[in-house]
Amino acid sequence: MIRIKDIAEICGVSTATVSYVIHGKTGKVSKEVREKIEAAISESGYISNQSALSLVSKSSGLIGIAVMNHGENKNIMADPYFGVLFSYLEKEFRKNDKYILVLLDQSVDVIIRDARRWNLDGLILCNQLKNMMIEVSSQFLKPVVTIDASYVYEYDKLVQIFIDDFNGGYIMGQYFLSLGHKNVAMLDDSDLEVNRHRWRGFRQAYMERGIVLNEDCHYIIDINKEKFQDGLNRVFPEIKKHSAVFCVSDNYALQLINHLYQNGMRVPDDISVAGYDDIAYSSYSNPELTTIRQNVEEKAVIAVNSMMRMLSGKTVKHNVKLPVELVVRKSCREI
Amino acid sequence: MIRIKDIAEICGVSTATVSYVIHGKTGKVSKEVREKIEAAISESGYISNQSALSLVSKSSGLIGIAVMNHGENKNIMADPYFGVLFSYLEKEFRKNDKYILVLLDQSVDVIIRDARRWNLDGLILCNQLKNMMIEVSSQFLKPVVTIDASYVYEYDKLVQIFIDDFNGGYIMGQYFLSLGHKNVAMLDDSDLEVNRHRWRGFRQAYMERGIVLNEDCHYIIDINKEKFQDGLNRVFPEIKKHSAVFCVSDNYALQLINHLYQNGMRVPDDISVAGYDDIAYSSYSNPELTTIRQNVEEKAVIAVNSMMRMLSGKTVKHNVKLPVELVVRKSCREI
DNA sequence: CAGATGCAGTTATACGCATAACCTATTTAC
DNA sequence: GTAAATAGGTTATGCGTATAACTGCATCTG
Repeated sequence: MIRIKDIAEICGVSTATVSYVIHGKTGKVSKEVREKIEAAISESGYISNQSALSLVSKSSGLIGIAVMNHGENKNIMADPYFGVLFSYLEKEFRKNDKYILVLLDQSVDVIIRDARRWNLDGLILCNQLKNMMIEVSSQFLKPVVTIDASYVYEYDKLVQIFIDDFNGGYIMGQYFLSLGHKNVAMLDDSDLEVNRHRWRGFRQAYMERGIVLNEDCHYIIDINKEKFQDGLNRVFPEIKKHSAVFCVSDNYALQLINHLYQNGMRVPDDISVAGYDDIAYSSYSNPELTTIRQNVEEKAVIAVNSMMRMLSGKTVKHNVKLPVELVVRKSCREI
Repeated sequence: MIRIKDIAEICGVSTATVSYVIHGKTGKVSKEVREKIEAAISESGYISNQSALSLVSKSSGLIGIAVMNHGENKNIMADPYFGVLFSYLEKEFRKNDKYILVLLDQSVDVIIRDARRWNLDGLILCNQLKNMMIEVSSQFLKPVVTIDASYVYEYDKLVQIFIDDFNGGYIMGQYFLSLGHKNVAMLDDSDLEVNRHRWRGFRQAYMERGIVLNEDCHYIIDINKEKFQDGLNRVFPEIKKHSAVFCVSDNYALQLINHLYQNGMRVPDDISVAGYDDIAYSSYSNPELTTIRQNVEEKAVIAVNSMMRMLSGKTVKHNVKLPVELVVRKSCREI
């Protein structure tokens, strides 16, 4: 390991001078000395020790990304959405010279402990419930960005980024209506707020046409209590009676389609199915899946920029709602 | 932030005494003082500062996980395999009190710089080419574990974990033969060594039955040079002439199936297709995909254990070949 | 020409922690 | 009864870095 001290010795100056050069403190170092030091730095391949830097500067350069798993039997990281989100976050943070510390499926206490231990500069919360979000941000006291949460909670170091889920549900409802579907259902899972918005938007579209969708056609499989497949078996006899089913994720839509095929029903011939997320696979599933698309890269860019602005004390927009888009493919038909 | 100094003041002892208690140095502290300090620690929620610890102990507690993207147009993290691998690695490392630093798609130079900067204790290399593996381990000089690489390269701080890809190809070949397929093809992508093994094993199975598969039926889409979809369009007129196609990943198999459907061919009625990986989606795709399964959790457990053994100076097995299993579903038929 | 200012550095200190070296009082060994 | 060992601490030092405070000298100001 090469230290500032080594560079200083090579150049015959003090360590302070080297440090000033590294941090571009102008007016402290003469041109000749500066150039000599710069040459020594690049020649030796010196790179600063982040631990020392972090000790002295009170900033670790590390951002924690906490992802919560809801439901024991589900590994959320198997969902391509998170892998893609991760990769964009890493890419954008790297541009800002920040690194990512991964915190998967941990309690508030553990997240806070890890945050202190590593002196995290900020925290990104994905897929967290409302109370976790509030507890974490009120204990952490540094910038927090939540992704896919849209709770009413105002805090100056909190940015909530979410997609327009109400509208996602709403345009899917309108699309179903445009195909003539009146007897529709929604397949939902846990009680995440984002899911509720999709359901409300979906219902709203029908409401505007004078059709009231009550909770009878809102099938909820609580994946905290049962495996998705078991839940699907349970609700299947009822859900298959509808002419179109809006699923809260592509993943569930694809599983539902498979289940329908196994029971001799065809999609979209016998029943129409739509998803939500537009994961890569949906564009080449059979049938190709009609779904709601969001721009994951944009989401990550905004998350990172919001974080960086908060870190440098700038003002931020505390609630960012991102647009959503209907992607019509082949899993729904007109009746 | 609570420091050792604070605990020391609360208990009226020196910081050294507190440090000894924390590290369980027996025989240095009396029972009463120890208990007093332990109480103060748990009551105050003290947690050690990792930067300071890392400075003084020369061990950061951080393991780098580097994943390489091959092919500009492909985001490898969209493959559920990596998300799942990540989650298991994080889980196992956490048991050993190690944390993960994510390094996506970086060059050898950047990986080495980051490794020095963060004083990484070890490095996990996923999806890396042979020269990267060699360069990184020869420059890093600390423990390295490669996943999915099986190159002949001996180094005492290198563990290579890979699945028995030759056998994976071989049992798929035997399965195709058992269904009566003689006119078969393999759909492959880049020139990763793991893929070559699959092809060799596949060919070997046919060889043993006196059938020589030459490179004509080995379709390679070099995703470093073209998009997969473009490549698929290019090879499609030829590949569809075979009665069964073995694809190097589930992802490609599913895309091929979609392409076949779009061209009016049915799977497995008109052509049989098999994949490799057994990603979650393959169990509910239409048709459900016949594939080769590997145990990702086992792989992660072995990777982490190997790393931990190397870190504590114990001996390790430098090459670990994991078994592979044929999963018969519905995308292949007898002819 | 005295004092102020600017330049180009150095010295000293602090960040939080681990640990070697040291100290003192008591116990043990023979 | 004296030397040696042990128990139970404390003090001092260093890890790599940033930066405030200082120093010595040259130049400018009026």
